[in-house]
Amino acid sequence: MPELPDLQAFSYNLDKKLAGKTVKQAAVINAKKLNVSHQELQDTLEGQKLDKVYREGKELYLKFSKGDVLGLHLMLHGKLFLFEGKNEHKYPIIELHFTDGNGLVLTDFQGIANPTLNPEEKESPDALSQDAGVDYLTQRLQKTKTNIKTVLLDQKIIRGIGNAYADEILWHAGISPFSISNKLPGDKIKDLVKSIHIVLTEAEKAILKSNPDIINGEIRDFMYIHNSKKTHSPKGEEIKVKEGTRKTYYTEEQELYT
DNA sequence: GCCCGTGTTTAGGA
DNA sequence: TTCCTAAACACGGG
Repeated sequence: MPELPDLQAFSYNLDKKLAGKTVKQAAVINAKKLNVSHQELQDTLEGQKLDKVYREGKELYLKFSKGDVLGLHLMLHGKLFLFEGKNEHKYPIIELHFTDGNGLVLTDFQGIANPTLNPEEKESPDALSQDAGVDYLTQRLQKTKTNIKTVLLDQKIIRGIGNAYADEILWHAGISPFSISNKLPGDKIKDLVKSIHIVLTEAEKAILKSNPDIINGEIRDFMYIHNSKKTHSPKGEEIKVKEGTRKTYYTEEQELYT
C-alpha cells in the first residue's frame, strides 16, 4: 500500500541495485491487464540492459537501453522483491530475470498490480514536477467545485498523491479537506503547492533514513494526522476522522473555504 | 483472533 | 453534466 514517497524510495534503491543489468527473461505469470502479449513483452525486453528505475505518478518505470519502458503499478498490495536464481515469493505477477542470476519479482495476493509496456505519456503533471505549480493548480481548481481532497486524489489532475498523504498535505497547508476547490483563495493555493512538495520530499527522506534499503512495504509511523495511533496534532488540536470509502483525518486548525 | 487499509474501475443514484 | 457513494478485488500486518 505504498504511496508516492515510498515509491520514490523504492525507485532509488532499485536503480542502485539493478541499473546496468541485462534482461535474460521477462516472465509474466498473472497480469490480466498487461497491454501486450506475454510473448511480446519477453521478446521486447530480452537482451536489453536496464538503464534506470524511476517513479512516475504512482508507477515505477524501468527504462531499458533501446528506449522501451516497463511501468509497474503496485495498486493496493503490490510488492517487489529481489531474488537469486528462482523466485520463491508467493503471488507473482511478473518476474524479470537478469543474466547475472539476480531477479526482480512483483507480487500481489489480489492479483491487481499490473505491468504496462511503454505506457502512454500522461497529460496530468506529477505531484513533484514543476508543471504542478501555482499557475497550473489555480486554473485547474477553478474548473471544479468538488472538495479539495478529491481533487488531490484525482490522477487526471495531479499524479501521485494517495489517501494518506492527501490528509497530511492538507493539514500542513492549513486547508480543510472539505473546502470547495474553486473557493480557495490564491495565497492558499500557493501554500498548497508548497505543502505538496515539503510533505512528500520530507517523507521520502524520513523513509530512506529509517529504511535505507527499502523496496517494498510502507512506512507511515511519522505521519502527523493520517495516523490511527495519534489523537492530537503537533499543535495539540484533536484529530477528527470522517468515515467514507476511505478515511479522512483532519483537525479544526484547517480552514474551511466554501 | 480480529480489524484495518491502500488504488482503481464500475455501477447506480441524486 | 457533474458529483457522490458503495462495492469489488482478497489477504497481511499489527
